[in-house]
Amino acid sequence: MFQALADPTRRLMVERLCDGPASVSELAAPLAMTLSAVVQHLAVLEESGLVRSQKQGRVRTCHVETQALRAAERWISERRMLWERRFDRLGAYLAENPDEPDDGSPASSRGARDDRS
Amino acid sequence: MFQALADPTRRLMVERLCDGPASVSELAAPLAMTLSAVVQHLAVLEESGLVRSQKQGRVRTCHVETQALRAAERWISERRMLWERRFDRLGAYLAENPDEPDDGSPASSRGARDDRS
DNA sequence: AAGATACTTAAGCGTATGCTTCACCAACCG
DNA sequence: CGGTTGGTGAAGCATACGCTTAAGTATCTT
Repeated sequence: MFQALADPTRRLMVERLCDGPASVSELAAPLAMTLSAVVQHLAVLEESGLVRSQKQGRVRTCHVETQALRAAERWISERRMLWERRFDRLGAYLAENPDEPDDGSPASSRGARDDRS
Repeated sequence: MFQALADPTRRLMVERLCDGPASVSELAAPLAMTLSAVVQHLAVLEESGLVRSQKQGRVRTCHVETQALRAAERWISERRMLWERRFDRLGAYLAENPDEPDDGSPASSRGARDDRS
């Protein structure tokens, strides 16, 4: 799922499909690569469940599957909220208790700090 | 960003960090791989902006950065909503107008359909 | 029936990824 | 002081990934 969204081309394809269903060649048109490559990307998207397609005659029509998007969204939002909740508790704690660490890591003062953005 | 979340190990690390900050070796402990490998994963996470860390003495402490998580979440939820809105409009249209296609693809009947889940 | 269209499938290729090992440095601890 | 702990950096290696070319196969179109 995240694997599928990791590639910029695939993300473009998903964006395109969010504006409405499209055939494989429609999907390929704006992309600077072979139809073959696009089909391969499509396969990844389908395996991940993000996209579905059905063929009618000789044209395959694709559309996004919200279920999968929702799943990814949920994973992220759960982690985020978990952390933010923790962060808020720490804030409240520090507001009431004007010194000393809680349990995790951020100790107090001395020592060469080597931050990495 | 999605690239960073694409790897299961990295996702585990993020999950771990959502329960609170951790040192590199704490992060590495539950993982069946070298410290070196973990550090490399950590580098990816930091480049993506998902994680930050600072070193104090000889131990580097890491924590998640909600900004980045929020960004990913937004991308997904925007696409999803875009599509769902479209889907709803189509539903409403079909409900009122009991036949014929709109603009996109899903034509009506005949033809061998070859669905791919 | 003869094209043209819309994919499909398989093979191959260069680069990126995920990992390991090995050498090394800077705290910290007894 | 010497040893351990916690981490860093550079090679090296196997596999996965993204892409291309090339050779089909159905399905329209004329």
